[in-house]
Amino acid sequence: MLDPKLLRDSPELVRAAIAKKHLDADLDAVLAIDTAWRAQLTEVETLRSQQKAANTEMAALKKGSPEFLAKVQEMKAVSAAVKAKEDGLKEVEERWNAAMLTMPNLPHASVPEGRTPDNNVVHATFGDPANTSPVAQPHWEINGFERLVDFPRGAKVTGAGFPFLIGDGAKLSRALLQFFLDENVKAGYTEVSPPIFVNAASATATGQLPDKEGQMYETTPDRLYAVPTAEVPLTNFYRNEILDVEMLPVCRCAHTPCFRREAGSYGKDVRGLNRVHQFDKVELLKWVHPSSSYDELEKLRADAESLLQKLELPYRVLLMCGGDLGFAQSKKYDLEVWAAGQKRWLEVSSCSNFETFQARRAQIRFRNPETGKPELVHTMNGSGLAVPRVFAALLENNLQPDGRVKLPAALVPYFGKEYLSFK
RNA sequence: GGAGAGGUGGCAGAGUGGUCGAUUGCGCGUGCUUGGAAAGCACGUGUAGGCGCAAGCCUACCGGGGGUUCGAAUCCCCCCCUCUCCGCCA
Repeated sequence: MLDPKLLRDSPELVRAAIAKKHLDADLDAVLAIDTAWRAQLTEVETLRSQQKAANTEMAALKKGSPEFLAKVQEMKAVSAAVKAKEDGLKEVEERWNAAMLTMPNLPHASVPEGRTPDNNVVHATFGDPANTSPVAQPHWEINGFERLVDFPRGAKVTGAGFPFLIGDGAKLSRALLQFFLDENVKAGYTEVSPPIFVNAASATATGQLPDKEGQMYETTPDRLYAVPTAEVPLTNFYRNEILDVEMLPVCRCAHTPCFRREAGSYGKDVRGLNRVHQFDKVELLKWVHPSSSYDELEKLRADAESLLQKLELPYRVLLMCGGDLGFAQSKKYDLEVWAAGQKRWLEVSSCSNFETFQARRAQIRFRNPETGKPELVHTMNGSGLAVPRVFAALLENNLQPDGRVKLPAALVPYFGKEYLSFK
């Protein structure tokens, strides 16, 4: 959600943002609704004011006196008018809200121009894709893969895209999670184990509702949503709260399974572990003071990157262009790991600054010590990291001629042995 | 799941239809007092929205939503949450 005042005072900034993100939002329609809403609000408030004045007057009158009864009659008309106008106002307010939700967040000045993913800027590349396994294969074709990751059984038990992890597969997943969490805690994030179902209010605050409803699994009869990312419960932790400025920045990390319906995405890009309906992920999240927001984003990205570095996986950092930025983000980096068997980059982390966009919806503020007034915090998050694609990259990049997978030194203490076996 | 009791400002806690955005106490802030402090005294102390150059004015908010009424913190309905007891249970 954008600041309504920004819309009124600087519509040109919003217009530029819409253009830079290559969106279709109709700013003029929103401005028209805003004007109408304010006009209606004034009308209702004037009537309410009359009611309150009459109320004070009537309190002083003797109940049942002719003056009193006359006033009652008089105010009946006002009461009816208030009801009618309030109904109208409520209707306009709903349209106003819906309209405001179509206004995207402003991209940061450092976001490059561009319409499609091809226009994303390669910000940095680490490691050498050429320096990976000479016998690399797509992970789903590796001999014995199905003994570690069982898709058919998962499909039988639950549905497509819900694989079982077995033996060294389950163990590698657990080792990665543990490694990620430990490293993140060392980097200063407090570990949190959040609920993995959230209510509609939480899903709305972080932007999954109303428009991305179909991407979440919803439970009946309680209408709870399985989290698509730990970002949702984590961000909502402080919903409707005013934080002490001394607390900032608050840095947290959490492991949750993530559930995504991903309706309609099929094809070669989603083979194997590339895209599944349930996967494990560790999320990094910060609530920060607006003044340090972009420094904190760089740190968050560096923290996520250090995980890939310790796993000795080649990766690149993309700075997303305006058109590929996303509706709610001000700036976003994607980390993509090299998968030597598929010969392609796989996104394993997306580090975004939302500035006040989420904080306004979720009403997360801090008290400015200078003014004593509450102000919105900035929120940002990034994966640190998503497990299945890192899992896939490890299998593909580190495949040995003997059919085993050599694990990076940093992971050995967690995995308990140097080689993963498909037996 | 069943029965009962509750949910009011930072906290405690009044308020059962009108002058209540809300008594009071604590806390907090400013000032007076003091050698300094405490105590005492005085004043102040929520959030959001609209209008206005501003000073300021207006409106809303007593867990959430609806209703009754000229008028709702107060009455009615639905929902959520907390506590106590019972049941069930890892």
